[in-house]
Amino acid sequence: MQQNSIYEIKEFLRSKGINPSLQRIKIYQYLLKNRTHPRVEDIYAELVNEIPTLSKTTIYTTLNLFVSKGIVSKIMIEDGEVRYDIDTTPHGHFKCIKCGRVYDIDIKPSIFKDISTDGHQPIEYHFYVIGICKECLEKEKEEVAQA
Amino acid sequence: MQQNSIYEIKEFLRSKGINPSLQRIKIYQYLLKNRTHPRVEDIYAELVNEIPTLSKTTIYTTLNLFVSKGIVSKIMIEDGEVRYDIDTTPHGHFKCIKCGRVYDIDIKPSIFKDISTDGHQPIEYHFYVIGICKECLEKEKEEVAQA
DNA sequence: ATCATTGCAAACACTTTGCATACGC
DNA sequence: GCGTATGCAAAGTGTTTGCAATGAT
Repeated sequence: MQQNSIYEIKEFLRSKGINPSLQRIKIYQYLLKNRTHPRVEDIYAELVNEIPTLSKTTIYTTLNLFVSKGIVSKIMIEDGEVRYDIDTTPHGHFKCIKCGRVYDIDIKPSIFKDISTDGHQPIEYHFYVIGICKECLEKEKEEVAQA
Repeated sequence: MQQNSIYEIKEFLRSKGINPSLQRIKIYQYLLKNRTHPRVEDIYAELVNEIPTLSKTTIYTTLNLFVSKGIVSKIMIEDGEVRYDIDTTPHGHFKCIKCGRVYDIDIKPSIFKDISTDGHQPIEYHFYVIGICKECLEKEKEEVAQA
């Protein structure tokens, strides 16, 4: 899916067995455009402007539907903060403790092979890092320079 | 801390600046003995037998204290299920989707070095795998054999 | 007597459920 | 017109907070 026209989203959802209602299309479109691992809160805040009757219930049920169909993944990093990611390919996340943003990080698939799961059968690998992001590091440097 | 006598736990907590109350000692001791990444629920169910007046509030506040002192770590794998781990050294976890148990898995420190965090400054690395554990795989085999 | 810890009850935040309404084919 | 999706309100869950009672020194 390179372009993200409403038409393409409709077709895509249909191909996954999902009835493309307005709300579902808009939520999917939001995830395509905002690859920032948004929370339900974020999606609601933005879309309620376009669809004033939108309820969080619909966002919850829609995201659960997308996850169950395998087109979106649910990510949990910390504090019971649930985020959604339209990129379902194996990759890691970096969460900044200063600004709270979550970035994608590349993980070479070979790394997963190097990890012994001790006789257990792996299905999904999850990896994330907590730290301070590039932008926040820059800001800190500037502040020090100014002082 | 090889042996886990009450005396040693007391000394240990004191050394970390934690006043060793009965509840705190028992909770710490529980974590030492049950290296199964228990939830608040599990700790409560067990300890309420020994301390009938014990409340979950105390478990929550105690665990938060332990985490803030760096002697226990909080792990979140899925579903907003919060677990506590007395092993604060870097390692990964394996969660079985059949039985729900969480196992420790070794992670070679070199793996962390191989991961590019894309210019962000890493502080903590977290790694977990979802799958089916050894025991559940065995059980499945037996069931097939019997059929 | 003082200060910290405990534990009940209430508050909270997030998510799901029940159900009546509205929508689309 | 029928089956599905929506969205309100209520219920449910896990955790924290306010505060009075208790405990330790």
